[in-house]
Amino acid sequence: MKPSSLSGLPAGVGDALEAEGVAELYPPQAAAVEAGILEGESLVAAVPTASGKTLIAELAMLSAVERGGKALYIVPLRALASEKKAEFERWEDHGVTVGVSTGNYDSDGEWLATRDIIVATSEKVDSLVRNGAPWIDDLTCVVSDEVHLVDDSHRGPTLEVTLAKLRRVNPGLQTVALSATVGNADVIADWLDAELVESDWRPIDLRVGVHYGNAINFDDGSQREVRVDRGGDQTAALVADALDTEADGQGGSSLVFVNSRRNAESAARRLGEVTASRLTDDERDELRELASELRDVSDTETSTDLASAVEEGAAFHHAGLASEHRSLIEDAFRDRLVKCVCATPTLAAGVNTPARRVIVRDWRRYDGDYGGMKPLDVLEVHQMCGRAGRPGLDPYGEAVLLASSADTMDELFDRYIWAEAEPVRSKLAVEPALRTHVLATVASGFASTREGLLEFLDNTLYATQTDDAGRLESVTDRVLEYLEINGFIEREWSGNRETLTATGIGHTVSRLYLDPMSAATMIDGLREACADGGDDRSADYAFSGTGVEGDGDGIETSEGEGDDGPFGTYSLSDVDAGAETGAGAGGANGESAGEEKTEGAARELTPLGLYHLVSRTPDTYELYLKSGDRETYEELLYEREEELLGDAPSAYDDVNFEDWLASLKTARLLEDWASEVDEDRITERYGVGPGDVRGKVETAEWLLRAAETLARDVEGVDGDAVLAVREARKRVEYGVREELLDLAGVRGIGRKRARRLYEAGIESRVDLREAEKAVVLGALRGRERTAERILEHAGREDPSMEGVRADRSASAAATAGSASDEDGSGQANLGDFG
DNA sequence: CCAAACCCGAACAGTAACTGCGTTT
DNA sequence: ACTGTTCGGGTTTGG
Repeated sequence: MKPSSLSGLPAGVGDALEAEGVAELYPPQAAAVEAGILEGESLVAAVPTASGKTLIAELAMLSAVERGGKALYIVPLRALASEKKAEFERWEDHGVTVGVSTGNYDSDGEWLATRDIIVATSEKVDSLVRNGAPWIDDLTCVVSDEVHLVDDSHRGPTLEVTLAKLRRVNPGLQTVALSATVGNADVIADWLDAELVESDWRPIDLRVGVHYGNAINFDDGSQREVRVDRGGDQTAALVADALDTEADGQGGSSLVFVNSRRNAESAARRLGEVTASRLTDDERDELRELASELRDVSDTETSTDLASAVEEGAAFHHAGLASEHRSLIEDAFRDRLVKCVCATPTLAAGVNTPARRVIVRDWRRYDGDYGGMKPLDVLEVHQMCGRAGRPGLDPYGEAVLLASSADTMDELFDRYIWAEAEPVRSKLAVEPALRTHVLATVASGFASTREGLLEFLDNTLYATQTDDAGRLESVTDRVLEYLEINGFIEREWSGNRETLTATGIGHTVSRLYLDPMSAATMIDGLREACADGGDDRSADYAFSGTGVEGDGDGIETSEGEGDDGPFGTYSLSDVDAGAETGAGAGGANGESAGEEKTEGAARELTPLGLYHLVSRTPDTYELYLKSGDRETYEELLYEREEELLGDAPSAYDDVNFEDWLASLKTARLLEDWASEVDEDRITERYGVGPGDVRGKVETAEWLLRAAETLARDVEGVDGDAVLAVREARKRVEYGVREELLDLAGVRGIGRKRARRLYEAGIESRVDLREAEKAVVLGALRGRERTAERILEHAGREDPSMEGVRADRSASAAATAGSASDEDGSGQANLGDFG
């Protein structure tokens, strides 16, 4: 079937596809066309990765647009949203417009209603439905990418409910679901009233095998000798073998999947020995350049470790990396500059990074709930293997699992290679999932009675899969009760019908996309802070029945001395001291503006208290306590318990107390960030990567913004509290102390530059507009372009830096002894102005 | 002859990943 | 389960 022979597509699309090299549709694509996707038929396509799924979706969407409709493409990851958008934008030449919407990025100002194709994450779509985006009604085609993720216990229910809602709003909606090959694609097709196209066909051959001894044993019975030196390592031998085997004129790169971040890093370091010896001089130069870019991304150990691995031609990839790190690595790997990437599952399902050879080194991963090392799901291993083989570049792809014994080899064949992926099973019928979706369903008017709600839920995959309808009902009842008690919904009997309505707050919570439990936690905390009677706060904070309460009065004693131990030379009081002297030098009263703002409240609402509050909601992913942390944070808890909101659990209530401390740990990470503690210090102190810090900050930002809205809407929370929340939010957002908030709000000024400007006597936007340019330039390390941009953003009439000579004296004081920090990368340390 | 450097094995600790908001001050 | 790190004891090495 030739693309140009297809009817129903916008003019020129068929020819354009052929010009791209699509001479003939792949069999699954042809099957999809036969199933009627060009005429608006719904379809489930369960086919391997990289077998042309996206084109199936494109054909459906483009024909829908040609008929005057509008299409939505739902992706599981934000990174995929931008990737898909870029891909679809090639149709703009044919008059098809594309937009994206994710949590952190909306299409450039252009209102989505005017776009023909919209790409969004499932959560974003859910949120758009809740907020009543007008164009939702106009949709005629929806594509759900990686639909097998409905199986995911956290995010699956959202996808499931969202698809059900979209189909409910628009009964004629064409639904195209793209899935990996799973055990029960037919069930998904049933649920979506769709045709099913199922196939194992792949455009490039994929050979899967197990390496054991000195050879890979492939699934087709063939073998390939790959010798491992005595005491040598299988992975290294396989990576070397791939590199030494020229196919298309080059050796092949490898993607190695391992089960922990640490393993990824150490494997990359080791494999660097293999790749380094096979680099050309040009590659070495380019890699050095890439390494220096990587180092500039963030001033952390992770960053330098990554850079040094990359210099050898190997890299690691995991969620602890900053997103800039990740995309640099992904791009360089695609360009074949980086020869080998050692990754955690981030890369298995994420953006498209194929390799000639995939090595699944670890097939078990630690799982606390499971109580040890749990074998990976078949589906997950298949997804990893599916990354092997780059269409158009590699003649074939190879996926290799590693075995150290003949028994293991047999097990791997049985467990993964011959095995079919697990069936997809809905995870909807659990309280956390239903809590949020029941509220949203009621709030956005999809149901107004208990029966209506159950009827709506009957359209979900769960309902078509379960034979225990009572379970969904009983969980729903529990959830309704919870929502009523917390004031998010009202239940009223009129005659024999019970009506459900969302309260004002209920609506707000639904629109803010909060888990109702998070909202309840935040509301309680804020109310408590504002409640009359700050005096009996000790009552709230007594560690009820633990025997600890007696210490309540003497806790202050630990202040000042407690900081030294766990963190070596550094302590929070050091930061305070540093920043205060800093503020003093700047000639400002660096103290207590925060206190003034909150003095009307019944009790002081401090950033730490608020960070702790949002950190213990179910919407924040927990930071785990490591050994020794328990003592550290117990001590911190005693020192600062007056700042914390809500009732601390008893120290004998092990689980809850640990959670409380873990949230405190997260809270202090945020406080450190908002106090200008260096990124590398934070990563070191909390044992996380730069990517984790960014993630925590982002979450806190979002939740505090939501808290601010709640604080305004809810009874019993006063205006001072709103201000305190806002300030705490802005401080994490910019990562600065209070006195820098004004400066850091200017585009182009981050936490480091703000501090330097401040130390140079430029303390506000107004100062920026009026200060001597020489001083500004000096504070910005003589970077003229940067200085001009900043002045422009600050609204200065004449931002030009032409002919201005930097006044170094201004910044000299602030940067004493760090002459080497002239690279403009903005890596000032707190220590620099101590 | 003694102390510092070095080496080895045992004991121990730690363990993947993802998305969510709203325009006002 | 597995790996990387730490720690302690014993050995080697250098002055």
